[in-house]
Amino acid sequence: MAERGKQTVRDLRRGSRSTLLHRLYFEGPLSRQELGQISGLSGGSVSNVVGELISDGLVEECGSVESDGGRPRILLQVTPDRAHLIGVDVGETQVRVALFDLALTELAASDHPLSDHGHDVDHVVELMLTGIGEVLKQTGVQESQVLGVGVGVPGIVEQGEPGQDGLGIVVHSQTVDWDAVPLGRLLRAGTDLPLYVDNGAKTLGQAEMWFGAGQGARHAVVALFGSGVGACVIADGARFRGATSSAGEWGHTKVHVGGRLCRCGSRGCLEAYVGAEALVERWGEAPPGSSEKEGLAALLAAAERDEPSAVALLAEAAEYFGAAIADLINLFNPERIIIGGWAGLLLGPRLLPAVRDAATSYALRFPRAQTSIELGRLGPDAVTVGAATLPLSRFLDSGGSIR
Amino acid sequence: MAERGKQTVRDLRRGSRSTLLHRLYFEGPLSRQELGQISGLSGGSVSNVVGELISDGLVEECGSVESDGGRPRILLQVTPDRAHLIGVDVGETQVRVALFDLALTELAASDHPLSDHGHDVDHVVELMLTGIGEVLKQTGVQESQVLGVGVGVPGIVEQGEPGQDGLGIVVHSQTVDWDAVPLGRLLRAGTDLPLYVDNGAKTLGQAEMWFGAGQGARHAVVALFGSGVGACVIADGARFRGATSSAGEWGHTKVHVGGRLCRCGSRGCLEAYVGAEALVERWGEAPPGSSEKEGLAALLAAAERDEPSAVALLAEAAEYFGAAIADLINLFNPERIIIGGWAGLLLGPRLLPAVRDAATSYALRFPRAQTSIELGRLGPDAVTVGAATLPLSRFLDSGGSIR
DNA sequence: ACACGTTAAATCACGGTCCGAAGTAAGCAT
DNA sequence: ATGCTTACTTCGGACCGTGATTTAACGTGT
Repeated sequence: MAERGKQTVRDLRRGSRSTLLHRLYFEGPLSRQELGQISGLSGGSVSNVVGELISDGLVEECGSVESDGGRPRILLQVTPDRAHLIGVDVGETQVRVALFDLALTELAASDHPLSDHGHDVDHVVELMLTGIGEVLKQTGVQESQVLGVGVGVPGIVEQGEPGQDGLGIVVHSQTVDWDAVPLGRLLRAGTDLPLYVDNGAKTLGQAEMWFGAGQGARHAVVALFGSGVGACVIADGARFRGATSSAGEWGHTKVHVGGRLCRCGSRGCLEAYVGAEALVERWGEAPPGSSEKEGLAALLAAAERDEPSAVALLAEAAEYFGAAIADLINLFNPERIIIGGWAGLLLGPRLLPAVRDAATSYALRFPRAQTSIELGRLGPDAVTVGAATLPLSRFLDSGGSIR
Repeated sequence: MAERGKQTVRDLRRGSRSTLLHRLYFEGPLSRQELGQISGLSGGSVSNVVGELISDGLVEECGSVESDGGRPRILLQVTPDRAHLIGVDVGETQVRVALFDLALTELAASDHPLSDHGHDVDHVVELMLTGIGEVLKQTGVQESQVLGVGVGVPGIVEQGEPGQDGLGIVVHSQTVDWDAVPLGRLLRAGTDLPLYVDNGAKTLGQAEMWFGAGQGARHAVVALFGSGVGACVIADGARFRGATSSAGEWGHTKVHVGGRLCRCGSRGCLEAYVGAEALVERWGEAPPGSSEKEGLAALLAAAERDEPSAVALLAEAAEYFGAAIADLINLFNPERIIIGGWAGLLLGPRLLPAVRDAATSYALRFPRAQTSIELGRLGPDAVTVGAATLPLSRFLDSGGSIR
């Protein structure tokens, strides 16, 4: 029942441009020759399309590779500074805005710390807008040269109707107390740039897929383990969104019906067993006044010193985490599971073997055998990169349309 | 990163044929006019493509609708007897083979009971092949008029490499003790018909989506509640398969880490709390020697008589079932959850309100609000129809290629 | 220096697609 | 019979990708 819409003959060209752009972007400089091989397009079409891309300024020649007795191949690449991207990370403690070129090299950034419980919506929006202004000013990039602004926020993002320029974007977040915040409308009042908003965990997952441990996988789940727990599901190379793009809310999956009380108000959520906040609280021996990160680091240190309470707590967390990962394996059948997030990267080296074992014992044999469980390779800073990935993805998919 | 492959201009035509065929198939008789409206194709193209389909015998005119003062519209439909389909259900107690026309009207069927623990592979394959022979003989349909054989089996189905005619299909099933059974190869030895194999629960889900409670939904999960528990996930109109098509194995999701022992050997699986087998066993008051269905019916009757142990057991099952459905809602964000399977249909009317309440209290507010939870409308016999749906789906997607 | 073989890229005729406008068919009303 | 309305068909035009052919840009051997 997969209904493609109407397709005219021009869509073919859009498709060809898109494939070639994708290949050039991800598989580095390539010659027209190689491009033809891997894309399946005939040499003639490659020449033709590449010519178009070059005259649009989207692709440029960059050196050549010598051959033994033939015309050398001319290498092509996506012009890095043909356009720019802005990524915004609305985190727990700060708003971070960064400007990238097409190759996702960071050209400028602007950080604005957020005071405790300072997630007043208007304030956050203001910080985002001034941040955008700052990075543009710092680099001298024109607004017209920016493909769009990608934003990673905590909570669930409702995308609204497509085609109305992001105006319908609404954010729901129980943790920072945003209830049906019309972020699209609020941002639109301050900028004309195209807007793309998604959950921060999902943008981090996207980054991990494109540039981290997920490279090459078509089906994967990025499990994000921080203060809370989330997941980003990639199915067949694209993020799995569900009906209203809130798919992948893993943290409040039940691992123990009727069990521990979670901050979401329900009982037995995964997050209540393995989230950093829950772990530090349950341990109860973190230095008073320390931050969550410091607390978790202290817990880890205690476990390394073989203090029984810490060891037991982490062992239990690994058990639950592994069991919940087994659920992901059974339900999504991915080829790879990637554990990311700051807490995941901190505890990962110690917990990974136990997590793998637990997953093996709880998951069905066959899908488990198809899945590898690995640590992420990107730190939490990658949220901005991941956010910038949203407009970039649109750019590549559309075959390189500048706005 | 959605890479479409090479596309030539002829693929456009294939696409157009496919859309028109889909529309005609699912939205009943339509005129060329309406076809143009809903498909977005121009009138000219519709005429052109329909003409082609008619001369291929795939579509036929069927009456006309009068108008007030204009040329009447000629209605079109997919020719029902242009081709045929075979569906096979390898169930717990029998092998059922049925032959359908394109409209999925059952023209003949053949049932072969399976003795207890009679899932010897060679025997089952033999029954399938003789069944196929029987329905063909009964109806006088030629092999060349059969688009393919769809088979629903218990367990996980590995599809193998595409394009090698189903030869790579391998089935893994812990319940009937099939370990890496090369079903594709075994069947291929006895027939030349194109083969399509999938898990029986998934084919039932497919049937429910096309002709049952799932009609019109693009994102749904069909939860199948029988002796065990399974699920079929539909994302954007197509079955979600995962890397090796084993996605949706919901029954062994953990609802209570370290809890009850499940027949799969692990602990705390959903199936151990709500599967019919587990329920009857835990109740312990079923008439001795009764079948699982009789036992469950007795349990239900006892609860209707307000016997405390039965009432409590069913209430607990509803709680766990609802919690597990909440997980599905959080993870897949469907617009609809459909509860099917024989046990689901039996207990559904009594349990549904409690299940809905439990799902509401365990799921996140936002995605829960987007989801309705309903009972399936198709009995377990629909497995054969669902199986026949597999070659049919291929037929429609390919734009009507007869083999 | 110069012709030759080799490989990469550009060019072009061809078959094919969809679209949109103009033309034709088939009813109803007067 | 004449006009009017609506459904369908036909046909020119703008494109597209393919695959063969031509042109460009190298090494090499003489």
